[in-house]
Amino acid sequence: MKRNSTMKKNRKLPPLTVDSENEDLLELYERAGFLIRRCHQVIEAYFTEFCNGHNITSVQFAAMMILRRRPGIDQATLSDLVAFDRATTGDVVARLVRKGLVRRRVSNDDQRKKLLSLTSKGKKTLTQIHPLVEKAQETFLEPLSAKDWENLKEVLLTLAAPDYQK
Amino acid sequence: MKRNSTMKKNRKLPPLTVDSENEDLLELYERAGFLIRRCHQVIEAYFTEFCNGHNITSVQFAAMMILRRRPGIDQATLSDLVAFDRATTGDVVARLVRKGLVRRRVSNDDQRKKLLSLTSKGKKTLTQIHPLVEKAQETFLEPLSAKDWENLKEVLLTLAAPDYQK
DNA sequence: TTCACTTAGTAAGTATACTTATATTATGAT
DNA sequence: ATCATAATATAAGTATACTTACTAAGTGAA
Repeated sequence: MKRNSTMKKNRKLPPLTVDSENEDLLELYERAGFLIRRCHQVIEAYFTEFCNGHNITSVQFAAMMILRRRPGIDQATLSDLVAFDRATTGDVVARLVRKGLVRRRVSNDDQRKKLLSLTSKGKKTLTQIHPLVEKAQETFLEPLSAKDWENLKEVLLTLAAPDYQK
Repeated sequence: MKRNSTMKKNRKLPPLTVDSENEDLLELYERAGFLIRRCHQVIEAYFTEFCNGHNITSVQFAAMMILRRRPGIDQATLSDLVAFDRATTGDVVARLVRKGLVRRRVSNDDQRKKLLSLTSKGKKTLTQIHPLVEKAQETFLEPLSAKDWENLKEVLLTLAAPDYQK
């Protein structure tokens, strides 16, 4: 089998082939959990590809997006707003602090709390990355029409936060 | 603030509240990556809750679903069919082997390959778990109509495997 | 047949993403 | 003021989910 050089190098995204020879596997491929995991894997690969060189993950991006709007919140509040458990949030924040993107200090009012905010480097990085993340999303959504994406967004938001009604 | 006992115990799923006080965070909450990650988190929580006591993860379930239909495949083929990278597949299979659910042996034809199949215990476990996984999915999809889910399935399959056309 | 190339699997490293347990700090009823 | 209770954050443990680097084993053209 002939193969060109682009076929072997740097396979970031494990492929998924669904065709007539695989139809008996639709019992897995059409499960909600499988589809969502796979979509997560695909969009993560685009995020990594487009933000390559910035050394930021999508999870770190999400935390920074919250901190930009809510400077000075503590870790527990960040956990709630970004929907990670507290242990994960602690780890993610520690990495952002280590990279100099987030500042963390103990609250005067409550010694248990650690208050968070973006550093100027963090703000700058977020500004730089934003359009790249936008491109990654556009690439991911490319197979869909604008209306398809509007519908999908609505449905996923319902599943993600069932209590929310616009 | 008054709170009853059910509010603190065993918070498996970090909550996500989207309301009028959070509208400035929709710039994150309406991103494809965030929505998909959150949905993944929600359906994982249901999977864990419904399969509680069986000591099987959704990833292990997926691998076993493939092995039921393709007994005797090697790990690389399993990787391709379930869309995990090979290192992850190796780890997942090792855990299934350790639990006695999967058998792994070196191929006679090709000494590099390790051929996989479900043990009888694996088959039995899969049969027991299947209806629980079904219930977890139904619970997750409960906010949607049957037609909504049909549409969603179609759209997610397009995003997950863009080359596939029914 | 030999040797470049490829493939299968593992190892080590990083980053989520959860669990339970623990230390520290704050609160609130008595 | 005291003491049970609760909240914040971390620690340790497990399971994905990827990366690069490596060993072992097969392939194929000169």
